[in-house]
Amino acid sequence: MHANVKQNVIPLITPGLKVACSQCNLRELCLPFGLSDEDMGRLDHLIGGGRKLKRGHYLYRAGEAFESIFAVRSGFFKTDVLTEDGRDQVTGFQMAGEILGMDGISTEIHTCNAVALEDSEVCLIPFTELEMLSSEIHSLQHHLHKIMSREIVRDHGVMMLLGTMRAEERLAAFLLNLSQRFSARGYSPAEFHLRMTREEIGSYLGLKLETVSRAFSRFQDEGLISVQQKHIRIVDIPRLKALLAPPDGRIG
Amino acid sequence: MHANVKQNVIPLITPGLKVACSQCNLRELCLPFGLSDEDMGRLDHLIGGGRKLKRGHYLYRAGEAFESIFAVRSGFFKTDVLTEDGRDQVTGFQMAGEILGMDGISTEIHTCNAVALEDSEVCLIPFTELEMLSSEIHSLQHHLHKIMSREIVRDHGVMMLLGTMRAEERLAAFLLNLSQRFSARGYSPAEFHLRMTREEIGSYLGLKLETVSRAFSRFQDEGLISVQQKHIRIVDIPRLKALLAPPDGRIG
DNA sequence: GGACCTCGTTGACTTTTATCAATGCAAATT
DNA sequence: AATTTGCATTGATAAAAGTCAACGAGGTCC
Repeated sequence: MHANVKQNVIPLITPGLKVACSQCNLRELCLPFGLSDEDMGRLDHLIGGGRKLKRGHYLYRAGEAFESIFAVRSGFFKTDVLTEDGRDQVTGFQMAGEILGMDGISTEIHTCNAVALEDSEVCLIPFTELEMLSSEIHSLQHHLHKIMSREIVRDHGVMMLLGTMRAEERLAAFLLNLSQRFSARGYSPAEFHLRMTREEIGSYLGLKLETVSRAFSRFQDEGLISVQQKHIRIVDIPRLKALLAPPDGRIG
Repeated sequence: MHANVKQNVIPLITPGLKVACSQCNLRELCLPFGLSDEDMGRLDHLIGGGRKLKRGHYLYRAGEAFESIFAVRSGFFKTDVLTEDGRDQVTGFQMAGEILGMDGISTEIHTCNAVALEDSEVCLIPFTELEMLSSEIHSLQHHLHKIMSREIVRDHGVMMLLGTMRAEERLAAFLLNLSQRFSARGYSPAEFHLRMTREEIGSYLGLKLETVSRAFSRFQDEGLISVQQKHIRIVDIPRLKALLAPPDGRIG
């Protein structure tokens, strides 16, 4: 699908792949948010070009040395954590403008895997250089902190989902979240293509793939959505949202 | 409904509680980790003193303006997220040396509540000043990033727990985590006092309080631990750890 | 010292989700 | 066009956790 890179931009450093932040249509969502033109130029200068990944390829793996964070330019990723004892938890799905790799800052070693779920491109942001620049550009430093904090808040939301919701509520929340994020990127909030399998959805939501499949079917039977394999159309957003309010909506 | 925490709103601000980082026995666990004496002095200078909280009092609440992060000097906290529709998820328990409040950086508004589960003390670290200082002291900046990243990694661990573990596995992981953290602070890894109720443990682990209670009882019956209300003694750490490896330990 | 009150434990029963197994569907390969 | 392969759906059944309810233990307040 699209978000094709404009061809008329003057690539400053890496011919072909690199696109300046100032020319990027994701800049409002991404790291350069709020920077002056001049500061954006300095950020451009440290970004180590781009990298293309075919579907199924790893952007990084747990255990690898951490050097950079990554901004998704196009495509779709999942991150997952795998333990020695064979547990596998998808911790997130990332789309254009979102930042990947911050798990590695803590120990300088990545703690999860990041896999492209479709052909994708990322910008490579060397972290040491980013820290150096952010100590000179206050708004960059602050925005980096906001992005990390946002990730913490997002994780709390997932904990809420996993800790308090039932299967159908989880799936409704998941669909609404995707819908909202697609919408923020200029795509239809009502109709989209899932890049992940039922098993990956299940792993993310703490459910088995059969449970995910059944919940999809029930939503369809009730006229909330229309499902055809990976193609989803949300028919009744309000009623889907209503699913999230538990039967007894009392407040303490 | 949920045990209402005491209604007292404004925590006492106690000036004069201040203890220099350089004199603090938590400095190896806390923000000043790795700083030179001189830099630690500069950090001391911005830390806005301490604050004492009685058990049940809020350190901050969701919706309040974010100004500072907090380092736990002594005592024990929980953080939880409460949604309009009445869901309540405990997102963490914090003890000495741990940092609270990073959820607020993202939007400048706190997104969760932090409550003292016993009489506690925190150091107040004004965030804007911390950013300013950290742009001058590279190791402080880097360590702040590490702390935030560590929080992200910790949250991934909780997601793994909630998404892939059964009730007894969750409780075993919880006890082992507490044990390890008490141990790191010089307390017994085998014997400790739970500061939180069964309901709070359940909320954190995505279980009902009865399930938590039953799992405790079963652990006791099997000679893994000894429970007496909030007093826990871990009798057989290896066997408790073994509970975490699932029956079928295959690797993909 | 007794009357609360909160918290914890336990039992009986229900609901939800997982598991196992068969079948279907659709894109990729030959 | 036929076959393979991976993914998705559906049904029957089992297991896990939740719900409802009663009771008990410990601490706190008069």
